[in-house]
Amino acid sequence: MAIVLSRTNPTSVTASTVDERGELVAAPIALEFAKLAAFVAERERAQAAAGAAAERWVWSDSSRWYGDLLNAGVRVQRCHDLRLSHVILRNSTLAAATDFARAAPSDWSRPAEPLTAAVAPVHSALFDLADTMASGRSAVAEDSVAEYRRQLEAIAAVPDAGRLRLLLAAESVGALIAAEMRNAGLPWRTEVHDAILTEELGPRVPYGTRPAKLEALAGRIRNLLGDNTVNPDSPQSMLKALNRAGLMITSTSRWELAEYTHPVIAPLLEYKKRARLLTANGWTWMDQWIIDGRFHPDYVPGGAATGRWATSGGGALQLPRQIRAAVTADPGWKLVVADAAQLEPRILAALSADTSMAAAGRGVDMYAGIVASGVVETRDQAKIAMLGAMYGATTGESGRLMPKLTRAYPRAIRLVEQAARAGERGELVTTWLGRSSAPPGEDWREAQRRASQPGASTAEESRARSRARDWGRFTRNFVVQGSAAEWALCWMAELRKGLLGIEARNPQAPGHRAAASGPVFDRVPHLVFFLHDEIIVHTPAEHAEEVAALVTDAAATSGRLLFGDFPVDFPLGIATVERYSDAK
DNA sequence: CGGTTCTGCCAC
DNA sequence: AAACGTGGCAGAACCG
Repeated sequence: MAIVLSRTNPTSVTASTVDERGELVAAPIALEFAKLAAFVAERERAQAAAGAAAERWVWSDSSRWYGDLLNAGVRVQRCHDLRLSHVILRNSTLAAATDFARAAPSDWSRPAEPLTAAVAPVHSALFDLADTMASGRSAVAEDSVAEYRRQLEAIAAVPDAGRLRLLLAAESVGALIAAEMRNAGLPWRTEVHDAILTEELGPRVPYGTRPAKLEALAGRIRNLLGDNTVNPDSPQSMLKALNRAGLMITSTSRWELAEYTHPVIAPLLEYKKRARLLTANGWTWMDQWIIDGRFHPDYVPGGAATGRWATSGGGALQLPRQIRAAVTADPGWKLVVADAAQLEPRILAALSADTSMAAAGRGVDMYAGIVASGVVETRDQAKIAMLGAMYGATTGESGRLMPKLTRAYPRAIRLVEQAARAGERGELVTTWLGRSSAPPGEDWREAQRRASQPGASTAEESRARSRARDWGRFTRNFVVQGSAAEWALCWMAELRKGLLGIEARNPQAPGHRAAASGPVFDRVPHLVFFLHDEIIVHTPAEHAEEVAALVTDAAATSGRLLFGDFPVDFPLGIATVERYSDAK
C-alpha cells in the first residue's frame, strides 16, 4: 500500500491510497496544505502503533515535500520519489524495451528545480507551486498517481527487476536522508572556525580587504620580485612578474610553481593556500552558511552523471581538512565518523567477480593486500595502478603499472576496458543495479560522423578519436563510480533503518538536547554528513557505541544486498570523536 | 555594466 | 609528472 500525495491547487493536496499496481483503493482525500503535516504524522504514528509495515509516501520530489514536512516536525519512514525514479527508469538499459522508456520525454524527465531558501520554511511546496505556475512550468504533477502507475508497470515489465527495484528504493530513501541531513545540519562551532581563520590569516577584516598575514605575504612577494604593483590574486599579473624574474612558467598553478627554485615560490604558495581559505571558507562563508551553529548544505541526490550526489551552495563537497575541527559534536553528543576503505576497487572486484582482487581486499587495506600478493612492490604503486585502471590512465607510472595489474586481475581489468570501449563506440553502460550512462551529446556524434566520412581531414579524425577516448574514460569510470554510489546509498539506507530502531527503543530518552537541532532530531542519533564514501552521525554520547556498531553492520549488509555471497569485504575506517578533524 | 568563460583549487 | 574520473565555487578575465 502506498499513499500518493499531489497538489491540486495552491492551497490543497490530494492523498490517494493505491495498491501495489498503483490502482486507487479508496476515494482520494482532499486536504488543506496546512493540514498535511498532521495528516502524515498521524498515519505514520498509527502504523507504528499497529506494528505494521510503514506505508510508502509517493510524491514528485522529496526535497520539497519532505523538506516541508521536516520543517513542520514530521518524519516519514519510506517514500517513492517519482522524479528520481522516473529518470533512472527512462534511462536504464534494463528497461529499454518498456513503453515507459520509449515514451516521449515529459515534465518528469526534467530535474527538480533547486531549493533556494536556506532552511527556514519560507519556501514551502505551497509557494513553490505558485512559483511554478507563474514560471509557466506546467503544474506538474498532478498526475502523480498516473505517473506512479506507469512506473510500476514499467518495473513489472522488466525481467529480473530485483536490482532495479533495489536501486529505486535506495535512491528514494537517499532522497529522504538528503532532506533530513539538510534539516538537521552539520554541527559547526563558529568560534573554532574563527580561531582557525585568525591563526592562518590574522584578525577578521571587512570583506574586500586583505587580512594582515595575507598582506604581509603579499609584501614579501612584491619585495622578492622587485615589483611594487604585482597582485598575487591576479594570475595574469603574477605570471608576467614571474616571467620577468626569469621563471619560464606558463601558468601560476601550484604544481608548476613547485617545480622551480626561487625565493618567491615559498611565500607565493603560502599566500595561495591562505587566500584560498579566505575566499572559499572564510568569514563571509561562515556568515552565509552557518545558521545557529549548523551547516545546512543542499544535497542533490543523483546530481552527478554517475548517480553520485551533488550539492548546491556552501561547497559541501569540498570541506577542506583545514577547517574540519569546527565540525564539533554538541555537549553530551559525539560524532561517529566512518568511511569505506578503498571502496571503488572493492566495488570493481565485486562487479567483475574477480576473486583474486577481492581476496587482496580481505584486510582493512586493500592496497597492502595487492602488495602482499606480489603484484606490485609498494602501497603507493598499488594505489596509483588501481586508480589509473579506474580512471583510464595511459601514461606515467600508472600506465607503466597497468600490465602488472592486468596479469594479476584479468577479470577486473577486462570489465573496465570493456566499459571504455563501449563508451568509445558511443554505447551506454550500466551500473550494477541498473543506472545507465547518458548517451554522448549531439556534437560528439557529429564529430564521429564527420571523421568517418571519406574526405575527413586528419585534424577531424584525431579530434574525433580524442573525443571518443574522452567518452570512454567517462564510461569506464561510470560503472565503478556509479556502482560505488549504489553501495553507499544502501549503506546509508541500512544505517538509517538501524538509527530509527534506536529511536523506537528509546521513546522518551531524556538525554542531552542537541543545541541547535529542530524538534525532529534534537534527541536522537541522526546522519549529518555524507560524501561519496563517508558519513557522519551526530549522536547522544550514550548511543555512540551502538551507532558505531550499526554503521559497521550496515556496510556489511549493503555488500550482501548488492553482491550476495560473493566474498568481497567492505571494511570501514571508523572513529567516535568530538571533532571531525580527529577522525583521521 | 552585467553575463559568461577561464583559472585555480578544494573534496572523494 | 601533470595525465587520469566525478563534482562546486570564488575571483579574474573577457565580451557585448
